[in-house]
Amino acid sequence: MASCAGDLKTIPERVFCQLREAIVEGEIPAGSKISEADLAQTYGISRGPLREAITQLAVVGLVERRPNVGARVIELSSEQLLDIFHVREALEGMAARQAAQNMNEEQVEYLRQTLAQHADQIREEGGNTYFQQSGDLDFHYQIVMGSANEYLVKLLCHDLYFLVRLYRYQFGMRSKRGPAALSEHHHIVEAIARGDGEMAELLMRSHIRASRENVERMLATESKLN
Amino acid sequence: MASCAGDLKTIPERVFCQLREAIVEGEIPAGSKISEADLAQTYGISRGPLREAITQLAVVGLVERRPNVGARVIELSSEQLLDIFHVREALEGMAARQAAQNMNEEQVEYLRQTLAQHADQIREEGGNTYFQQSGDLDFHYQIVMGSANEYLVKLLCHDLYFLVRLYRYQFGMRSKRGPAALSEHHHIVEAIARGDGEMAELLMRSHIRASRENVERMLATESKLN
DNA sequence: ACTGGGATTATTGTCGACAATGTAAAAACA
DNA sequence: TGTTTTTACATTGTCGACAATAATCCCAGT
Repeated sequence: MASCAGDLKTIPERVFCQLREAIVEGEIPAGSKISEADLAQTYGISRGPLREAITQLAVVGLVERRPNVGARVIELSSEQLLDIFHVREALEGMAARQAAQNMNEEQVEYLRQTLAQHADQIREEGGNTYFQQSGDLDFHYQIVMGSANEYLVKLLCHDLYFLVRLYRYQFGMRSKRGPAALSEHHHIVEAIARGDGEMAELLMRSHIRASRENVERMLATESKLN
Repeated sequence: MASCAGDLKTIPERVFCQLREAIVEGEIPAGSKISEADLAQTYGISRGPLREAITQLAVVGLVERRPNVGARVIELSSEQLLDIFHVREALEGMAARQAAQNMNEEQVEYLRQTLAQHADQIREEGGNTYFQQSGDLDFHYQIVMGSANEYLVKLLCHDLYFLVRLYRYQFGMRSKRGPAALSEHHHIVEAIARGDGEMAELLMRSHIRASRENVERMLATESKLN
């Protein structure tokens, strides 16, 4: 899952990708400071390009920057996390609707294959949720791509999904509703296959809502433990 | 409508705002090149901070940047424009839903006052659509703020609305459906006032869909004229 | 011992110069 | 004359040094 392809010609592009990956994977812990001098030395570059990379991270929302102070990796609050889920519900619902109108047979077939693999993974190793989650994002990713809506792709695939990965690391959450999610995925794909955009949107929204409610429950029980 | 407040301490922040305003107002024409040397001299700054500002513009999507070539102001295609409307439909629908749950009496009252002013403007000068459009964005802006959803606010108010302003300039479109839009705005506010999130979302989505279909018609007739 | 103020230090912000790349013009060849 | 190659130019990418701001520490005063 090397999300940093090699065709990144300029230093800011490359370092932005590397830093983003390091952040969402937890290598750079949440809330920790981004020292320009340190990182410049680490990557063997000057501070100029590095600052451009940090600027990008700030716009995307992965770091918070304060003038004359520096940048810190964001710490997602429960509220922010739920906010993101609401946005996902709206955006991915629309993505599913447009995917139902725009996806061709081949794309739908590939989607079905993805679900089949996903099913195998769950059957083999019900516990290990890493690949499961990876597969989950893969599914959502394909549908967004299938919407053929450039701006939607940018918002979801380029920005929001990295926040999702970050939260999964920061909160250390493993879904545990893999089978249920898989079944919902199947229904969504079938709605898309028969070109029923209205239904696809409805199902996608309810799928993400269920996921959000699951998170809300976990947050609630977690806060009781304090 | 000075959207560049004075509390911008660092040069990149300030120049980013100024450039963004210059772009959406058409001072820097669509498709034109962003010369680093020229702009640096114009603003009396070095190229370092300027590049950071351009980086921000690129992430937000107002300029397109190609390595070793430079940045150009984007030219919105019809497809991209419609893509944006679809995203608005999804996001602002969700915003209206959450606004219905979170807005207090005071905020709703202010919303009603805004609509009253808007009505006056239409009555006085049915032709001049500038203030009308400004008022339109003001209405949508308030609802997004009322959603109390941070991420939604960032996406819509900080990024997407500038694209909307840019398109209104680039396509030189004047709505002509002011009265109809105003009536729809009223219905939305009343749904919010009574806390009916479901209905508020439905009405907002149909409102934006109508606006999009209006644009589609204009694009269609325009393409026939060629 | 504790608080306030001032000097010190570390970090960010800004600048000008140099290197690398792409573009356009000019020259050489067919 | 048309095409290709080469050269020169303009523009972007990168770097190291300096300036400005904020955080830290030390010391004086009560």
